[in-house]
Amino acid sequence: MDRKRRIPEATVARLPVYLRTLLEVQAEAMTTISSERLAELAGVNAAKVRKDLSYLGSYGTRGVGYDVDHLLVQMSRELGLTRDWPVAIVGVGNLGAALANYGGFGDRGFPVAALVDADPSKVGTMFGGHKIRDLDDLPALVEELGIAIGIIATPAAGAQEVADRLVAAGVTSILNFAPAVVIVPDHAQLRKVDLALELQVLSFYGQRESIGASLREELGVSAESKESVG
Amino acid sequence: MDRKRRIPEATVARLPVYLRTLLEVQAEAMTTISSERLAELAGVNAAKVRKDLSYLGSYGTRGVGYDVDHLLVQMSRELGLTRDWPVAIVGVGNLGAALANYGGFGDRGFPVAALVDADPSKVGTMFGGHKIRDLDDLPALVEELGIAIGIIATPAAGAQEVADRLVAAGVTSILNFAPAVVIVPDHAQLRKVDLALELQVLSFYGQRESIGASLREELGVSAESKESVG
DNA sequence: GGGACTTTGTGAACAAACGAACAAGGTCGG
DNA sequence: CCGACCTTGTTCGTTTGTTCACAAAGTCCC
Repeated sequence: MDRKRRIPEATVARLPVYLRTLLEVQAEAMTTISSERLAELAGVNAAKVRKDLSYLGSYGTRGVGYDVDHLLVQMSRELGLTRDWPVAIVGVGNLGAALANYGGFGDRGFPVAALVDADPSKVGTMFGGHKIRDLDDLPALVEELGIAIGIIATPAAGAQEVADRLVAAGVTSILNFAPAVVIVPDHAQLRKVDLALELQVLSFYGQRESIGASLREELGVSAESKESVG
Repeated sequence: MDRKRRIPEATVARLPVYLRTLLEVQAEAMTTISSERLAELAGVNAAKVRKDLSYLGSYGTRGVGYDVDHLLVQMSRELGLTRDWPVAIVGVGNLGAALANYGGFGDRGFPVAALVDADPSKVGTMFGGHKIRDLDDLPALVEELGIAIGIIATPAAGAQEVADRLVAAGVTSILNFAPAVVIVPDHAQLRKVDLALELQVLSFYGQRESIGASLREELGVSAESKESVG
């Protein structure tokens, strides 16, 4: 396998799934796991698991499988999860507030360190233990709190400006929840979560399904299993 | 282009982005748009736009561009957005409650028609104008309200069972927010939204970035623009 | 009405991702 | 210490997706 270890994007996106799966396996006191079993639990193909893991290095033992603890250490290191990544949530509306309350972040090494909003009537008020700060404070927050990741939870109209300001303040990792196209410079990383898009894609396939269902019924075709991972 | 019109998955995932972009363009009273301009607004390559749109049929006019209204009609039809898709949210905890309140769904043709929870102390109480129903009521809800899409917003442990129950009740489109691998039969559609995963992917690239940044500085390489869409 | 100009639609080259298959390498019982 | 057995790591053909480049098709000005 590539000694340069340039890990393909598709693999990077699967590593967190393996990580979570391995944590569950570890909790059940299993010390070793085969690619076959891991594949089953992670809902992917076994060959893919082996190839993905091989990018991390050769940490398996032929005839035995992978050492769970060792794999977890390597994977955490590779994903950069050996440190905390303080997060700032920009936009404390419906969604932003929910994310701030969610709590699932801090557990996993992504503490919510700051809440930011552009609305002067919100700035200065408290929410979930944080005083809401102004957009203009971003550079200071990055400096003081070491904000590494910005979450955009504003309406679509404000998203691009928020992204620009985040980048200007030195935040190079951005997660966009706003239903808008956002462009960032090449040195920054942007990922998006788009609820409407997901529903519309489901709608697309759901529409065909009605045709497909009657067709399947006619032909007596049975359902094979299909997976996805959450 | 393929006359069978089997639209590639990657294209399906971009159609909602074009759709949203076209709605904005329409709001500005533009009647026609070129692939170049649409590509810019949607944050993709112009050739990709043309190829994607060609799967819908030949709706452009050479030398002119695409008729915005016409394209919107065709695209909505293809995405199955000419009807409403009633949604059931399963799991009225932090996230489920936020989604129920969000409101951005109903606007776009995905009305929240039911809230469901397995917790007996929640069942029967009101939330956001809905009486929370029991998981066992799912088949009845599908029958009465025509639930077409199920949103899983439960803790990880319950996700697979909820999915099974949704499918058993006849819901074949599922959006999973729970941080767990969920498997559905082949005739069902599953998509996932995984916040921890997104943050961990950002962490992966963020980690390299510190190395990359100093390197870039040394070499005096400037940033090219990069896009993603939300 | 003709020619310059614009923009689409698609063929073809390229790139990324996938999955089957298998040799290499290691375990473990006897 | 050997041979049967197991599981990894990797090669290879296939599929899917992206991008370039250009002919075809239309507009619009003169």
